[in-house]
Amino acid sequence: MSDYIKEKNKITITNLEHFNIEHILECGQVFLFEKCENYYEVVSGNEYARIFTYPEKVEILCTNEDYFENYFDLKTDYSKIKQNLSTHLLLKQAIEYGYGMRILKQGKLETIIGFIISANNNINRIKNSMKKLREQFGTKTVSKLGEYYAFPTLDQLSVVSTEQFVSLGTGYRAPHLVKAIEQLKQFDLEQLSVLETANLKNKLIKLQGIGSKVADCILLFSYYRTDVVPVDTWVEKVYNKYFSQNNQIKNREIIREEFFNIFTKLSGYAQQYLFYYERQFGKFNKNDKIG
DNA sequence: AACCAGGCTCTCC
DNA sequence: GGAGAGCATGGT
Repeated sequence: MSDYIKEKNKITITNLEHFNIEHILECGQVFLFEKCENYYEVVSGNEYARIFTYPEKVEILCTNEDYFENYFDLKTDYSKIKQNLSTHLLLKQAIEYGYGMRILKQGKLETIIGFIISANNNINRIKNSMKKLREQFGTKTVSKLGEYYAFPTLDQLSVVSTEQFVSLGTGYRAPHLVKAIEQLKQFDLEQLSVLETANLKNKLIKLQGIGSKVADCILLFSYYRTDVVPVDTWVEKVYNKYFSQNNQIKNREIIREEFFNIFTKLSGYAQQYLFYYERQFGKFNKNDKIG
């Protein structure tokens, strides 16, 4: 377990080795956050947190300390995960770069909506759309930390029209969102977590706008299936650059299987370190193959 | 000005 | 059931 102290509306993390809020939030797994002058702001469901980083500690001031203990997955010990993955040279580098990254346990609904919007999109635009969605349709909430807009509930989302989704900048995904929200009324997202991963993925894929890759993101980032490997353009680049022997593989299902064969139960973590690393340094060293 | 972004749906074979 | 075009939008 990580070293942390939980108090009313506050979590203090004393070991910064496995908790770096910039790497956690900026690594591409979450869209409902914002960098402010001296802290990061996070919304999940109707909960809210501000994360302050000091030289010797991190303080999470929040509406609900139990919620964010789970959200940041503080009970999981990352030293063994990092140690295990670091036997691979490329992973060792990626982990050194993204130190303190953690896979989050995000709210199901916000993760589904966020990753439907993510299709063929970029992270800044996704974040903007999600922020507008929150501010226009979420409940304005007053807390001791200040005012914030919660992420809309399913009921609140179900009144959003296609045109309104377009105005949030979601483009051609707008009708998919409206349809998926309608379909979600027949889903019990919490109850689905009892399903085995393959069955759960089959359920998610039935929703409009969710294909294999988006389903994998939902599995990894909100259902905590940390063996799942979402393969997007960046992970595809990583595979063809460092793992493929000679031929370039375009079939993402094959790439997914190959990564799983290498990293097995830790594939989700490995994928996330590599994604973050490649987005940062991908422009360099096209011929820098490893293993 | 083409090309890209955490891809998906729909059509056609 | 597998490949390919088309898809909104803003940044580079």
